[in-house]
Amino acid sequence: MAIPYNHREIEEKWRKEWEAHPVNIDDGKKPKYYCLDMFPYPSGKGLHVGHWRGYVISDVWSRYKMLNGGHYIIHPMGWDAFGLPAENFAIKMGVHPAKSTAENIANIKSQINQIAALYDWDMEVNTTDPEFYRWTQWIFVKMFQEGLAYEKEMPINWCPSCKTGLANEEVVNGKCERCNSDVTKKNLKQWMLKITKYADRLLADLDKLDWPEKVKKMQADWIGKSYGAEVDFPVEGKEEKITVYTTRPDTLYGATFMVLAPEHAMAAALSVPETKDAVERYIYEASLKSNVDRLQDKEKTGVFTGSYAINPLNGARVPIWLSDYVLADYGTGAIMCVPAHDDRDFEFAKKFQIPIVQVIAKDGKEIENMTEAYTEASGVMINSGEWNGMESAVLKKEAPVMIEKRGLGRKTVNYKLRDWVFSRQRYWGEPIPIIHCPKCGCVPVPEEELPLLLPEVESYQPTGTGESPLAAIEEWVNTTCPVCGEPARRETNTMPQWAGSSWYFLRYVDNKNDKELVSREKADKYLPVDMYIGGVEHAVLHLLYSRFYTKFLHDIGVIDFDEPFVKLFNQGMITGKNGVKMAKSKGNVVSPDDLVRDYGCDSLRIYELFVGPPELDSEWDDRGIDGVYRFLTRLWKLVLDHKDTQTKASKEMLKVRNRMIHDITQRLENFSLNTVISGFMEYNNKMIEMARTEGIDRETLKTVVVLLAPFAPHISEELWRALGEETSVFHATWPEADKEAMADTEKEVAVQINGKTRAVIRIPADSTREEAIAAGKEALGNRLSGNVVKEVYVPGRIINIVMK
RNA sequence: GCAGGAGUGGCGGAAUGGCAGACGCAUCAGACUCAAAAUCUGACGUAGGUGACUAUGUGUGGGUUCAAGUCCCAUCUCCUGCACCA
Repeated sequence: MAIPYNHREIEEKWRKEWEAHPVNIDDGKKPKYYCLDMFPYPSGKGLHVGHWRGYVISDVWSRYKMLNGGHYIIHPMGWDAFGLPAENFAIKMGVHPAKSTAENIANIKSQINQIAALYDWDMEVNTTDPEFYRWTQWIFVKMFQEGLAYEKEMPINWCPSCKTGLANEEVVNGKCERCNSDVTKKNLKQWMLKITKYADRLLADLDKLDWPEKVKKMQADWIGKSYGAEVDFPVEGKEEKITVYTTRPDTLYGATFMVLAPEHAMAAALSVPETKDAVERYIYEASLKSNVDRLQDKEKTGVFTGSYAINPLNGARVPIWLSDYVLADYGTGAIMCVPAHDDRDFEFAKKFQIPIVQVIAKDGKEIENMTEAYTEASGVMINSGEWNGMESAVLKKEAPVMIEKRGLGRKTVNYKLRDWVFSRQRYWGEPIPIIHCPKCGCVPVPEEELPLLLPEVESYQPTGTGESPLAAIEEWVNTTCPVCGEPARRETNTMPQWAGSSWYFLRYVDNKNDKELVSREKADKYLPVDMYIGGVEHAVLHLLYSRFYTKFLHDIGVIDFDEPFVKLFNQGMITGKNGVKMAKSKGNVVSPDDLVRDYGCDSLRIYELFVGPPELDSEWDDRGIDGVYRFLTRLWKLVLDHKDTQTKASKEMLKVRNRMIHDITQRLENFSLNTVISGFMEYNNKMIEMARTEGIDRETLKTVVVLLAPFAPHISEELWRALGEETSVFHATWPEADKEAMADTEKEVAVQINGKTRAVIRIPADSTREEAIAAGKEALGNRLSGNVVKEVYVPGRIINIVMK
């Protein structure tokens, strides 16, 4: 009788052994494989079972790559430690964020170590470490020098609760991504990053990424490329022209009015004495509205300016209106309105009784009593002068060129992507390394003076005025200009949390380099990331920013690749009962600590995968872990009871062994990790059954132990040694399935009449169609009455006799 | 509104167009035990039958096919993303 499975003892034993003799070693000859987790924010709350799942998935994949292919695995971990929670904690408790962050890191690190992943802590990085953010600042300086970082005063998204400006990507449905407060607009002088310069490459290069289609599509939609034309409309009685952007230049003849955003530079100037008050009031009221108000307005509002523009194509006089359904920062902030062929224009025209002119025939004719806009670009042009009779779909493409030729406008491409608002009016972030000199303008802090350290402050409280708490430290703010030496002032805003996470993955492989961000030699050897694993919530934030940073660093020669993450996997969330997100406030947080103590790390690792498909959300239910524990116990007993067996593998056993190799490997390659586990259970049951009847051989036992090693490293290592091996199971080679040994000599075939199974027979695997059908008919016996219309034989699976 | 994904036992979930419900949880019965736990064996969609079995069954309604959870059309529900981008 074998000794019982004592998970605590063996897990502790092997953990010590692996620490003393690491199994993942770079000998300079092995191929590298870089498997990365999205690094965590070191929150005070610690890890729950949902965090675990992502880390287990990446570790299983890493260990699999180590065994299958003999890779040296780069599997680092670090801390995304700037950000609001630590700062808010500082405000409340008066503890410096660096201190609380350090404590949280220590705590989470010990929790992460319970996973027994391959993390190489020598590579650890921390975004708040001056030796790290020195390079975050260095990248900013380079961007400034390349003209990609610029200062601009404009109305930006402002979170009144966080008291800071936000990037577009951080505003979700008009609310702050972090605290869910309604976002307002505030006019502020901001540092901006010209991510739009990369819009085209960010879009086009999505094609070369092995990423979930969903994420690629989200990024493509976010970049939002559209093709169209700008058309210049002269304004009656004025010198200036108003330029509109349209994707439907084919409908130019149908433009019966024009609408400008209330923030348009010419908006106020277009009023006439009779409309002056109303126009000014509308502009003022629009400025007070939050994004949410704007989005929630069900009915369109607007005001007529009193001025008219001239349709450059047909000379028609079109009234100019102001309305907040036109966005100031997309296109030109002004649109031509074709109510017959655009839903929004139609609604507006109906409300304000503006004429509607149809220019595309629907089903060959003009619509009487139009009740909704006809928005398809298909049909023949009507009421369109020289364009009459053309196909609108064709004209849509040709019109921009025609307009450009006639000097009325130009062909253009537009993007929804906006430049990245990069200033934050908060304390706990990287200081932006810029000095404002009255004479020389904006001057970057010289490279040799980086890092520009974040100074101590007395109050972390955000000021709410649009300045960060740093502005209050006179002795820090006042400095001298590095160019002319005259008195100058430091930039007091800090960077957003995304700054460090946009490039941290490069630093891991050379984290102690004090000369460069990363040496070219190490970058060439270890980068880019082969597999990136994390939640889908960063689809357009972190993942877009990282691609932008990588392309920039590529362009200035730091690295020679321009996409950071070759392959991406998004794991689903683990939720509490009924799909409710795990949160302290909901009281449904499941901590891994107790489960590890009671069932062991190996059991929890396996159960994390067994709860459901890794890419989908799964509800956590503690009870299921018993099944996993039983499985490991049964396997434990099987191996130890037969470790000294002299049995030779039967043909049947060879079949089982090779099929197990094949199934487990294939499911693993498909990332179907939940069915890998059910596969292990299935084969385990089969092996136990066979061990009882005919005995089991050592080679089969060794095979299952190697296959299980990436999932349950401790028990696998223990059983591996029990089977007489001297070196670690992680130095073994992943077995390969022998296709011939897998083959059946006999097949079980269902015999059906009209698609309903009436018998099951066993026939030789090499039976011909005729032999099989004959055997099937025999099995059916006297059920087989009536006219046989058709006989279907699917080799090795089905015989179907169709009768009338 | 637009786009994408999903709907299968009491539950989590399996099924290259080929015997639906693998694997696990829970439940029930049996063995072992003085007893319980653990372990082992078995049953476990629904309806009917003592029974081998029969019928029925993958959100709903149609269709294609010898054969549909899987493909096509329509429809309902839920989830995710985007949302006045002209």
